[in-house]
Amino acid sequence: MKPYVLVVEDEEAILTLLEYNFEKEGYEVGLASDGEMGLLMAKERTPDFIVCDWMMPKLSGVQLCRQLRKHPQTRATPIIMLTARGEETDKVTGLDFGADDYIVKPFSVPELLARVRAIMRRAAPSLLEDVIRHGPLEIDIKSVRVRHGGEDIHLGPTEFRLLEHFMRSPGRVFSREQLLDTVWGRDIYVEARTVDVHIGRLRKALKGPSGIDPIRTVRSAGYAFEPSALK
Amino acid sequence: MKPYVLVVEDEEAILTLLEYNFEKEGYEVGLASDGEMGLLMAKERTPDFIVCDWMMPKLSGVQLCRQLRKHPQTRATPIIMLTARGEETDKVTGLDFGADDYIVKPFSVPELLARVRAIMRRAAPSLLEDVIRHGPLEIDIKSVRVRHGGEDIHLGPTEFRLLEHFMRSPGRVFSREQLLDTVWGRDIYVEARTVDVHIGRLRKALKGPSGIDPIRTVRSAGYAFEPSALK
DNA sequence: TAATTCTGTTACATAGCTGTCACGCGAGTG
DNA sequence: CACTCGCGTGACAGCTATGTAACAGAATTA
Repeated sequence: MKPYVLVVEDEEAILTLLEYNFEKEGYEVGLASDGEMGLLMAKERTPDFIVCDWMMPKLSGVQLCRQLRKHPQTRATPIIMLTARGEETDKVTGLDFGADDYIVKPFSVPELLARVRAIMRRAAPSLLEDVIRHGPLEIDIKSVRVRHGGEDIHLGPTEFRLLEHFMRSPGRVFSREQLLDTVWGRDIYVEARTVDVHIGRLRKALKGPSGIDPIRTVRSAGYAFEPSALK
Repeated sequence: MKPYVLVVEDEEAILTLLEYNFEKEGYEVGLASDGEMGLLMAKERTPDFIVCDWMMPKLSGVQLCRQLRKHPQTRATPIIMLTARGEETDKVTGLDFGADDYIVKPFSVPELLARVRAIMRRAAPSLLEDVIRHGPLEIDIKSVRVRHGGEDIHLGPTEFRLLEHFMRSPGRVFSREQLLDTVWGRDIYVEARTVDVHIGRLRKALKGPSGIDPIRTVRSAGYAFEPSALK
């Protein structure tokens, strides 16, 4: 799963800037243009990280922080506050309203990214990982490798992406159409049954070392990855 | 059953955008390109939710709202209105024509989805749940699985949908015809007694681990799911 | 360019589901 | 108590969805 960062900011220019840069860094980005919206979105889907402006309409950064800290879901979510120069009161610099860090506008994007990474590393190191593991099965996205125990498993590109997608959402059932959309691409047209063939190939490759099949067929619905089958 | 959302909008680009995103979120989507068609489709199959444009040919958003509110079937259906910037008159912002919320174009898709979910949670919370539980019995929609205690119960597709439908409305009695409509589908024609057979199969599957039968037969009326029988 | 690997399709065999029916039973009814 | 009607169930024939092997191109790699 990509880390999900929520940006709450009323200046559209900054919103766009941050959206672009975070996406480029591999984050999934949610945007909110005021504090109220930000709170709603944060409750909706708990972000791994929040960047929010100090002064905002409807609900200020401080108020937003307070609200977020009230809810158990978002109590521990890291927050970086953006403040304009001159707003650096003791309140801000002391971070005594619940934020984890602050940065003064205008800020340099690399600096912001660096701070985000620093805090993320502390708060949720697993999200920065390129390796997903379920039991003895592990897939390394960056170096394009799959292993079972110590043994390397060779997969074709498509099977690799398929497995990656499954391992990111263990247990969940995906229809052939969904798999085609996400693994093959939205505008590729291939026969739905082709998915079956690749599932078969993936199974065969995984069965080699483990002897076990972690992929569950759900008749008339699709396929799912079952980590429990691996143990 | 997936929630059914009806999108009424004359701009094709937005229609496509929303269709894609709602489907990805697991909604079933109906599309209408003008108000008249929207009204027709809403009467045809009552949506769980309506997103409609403010300015549309034939029947504007407001008129559509009014019409929908006249019919008992759609009186309570939540509606979100899409408006262009600058159209935010008091009428819109006050929502005094029967809509539940509005959002200004151009809007962010996650924001729209967040609002939809927020309203759905209020109006039909059970439709958003992925996991429904009654006592030791638990059905997971996204993972397509049923468990009793920790034990997996295998069901065929039809029995699964049947159980899902029952568990969403515990205690309520459904006639065979109602079950055929919702579980099998409107335009499928099957013998009514077929329902009995599937009820039987479902019972058999559930009885395996629990030894108990949560389905109550209501003579000459239909069947109902009784959570109390499980404890 | 040749060799190798990977992909998408198709065809075919099957396992798993479905919808019906028929038969028998038990609950209301008169 | 006999009768009728509705329901539970086992059997089954017909389908449908899935697993797989085979194959011809396409894409990569050497």
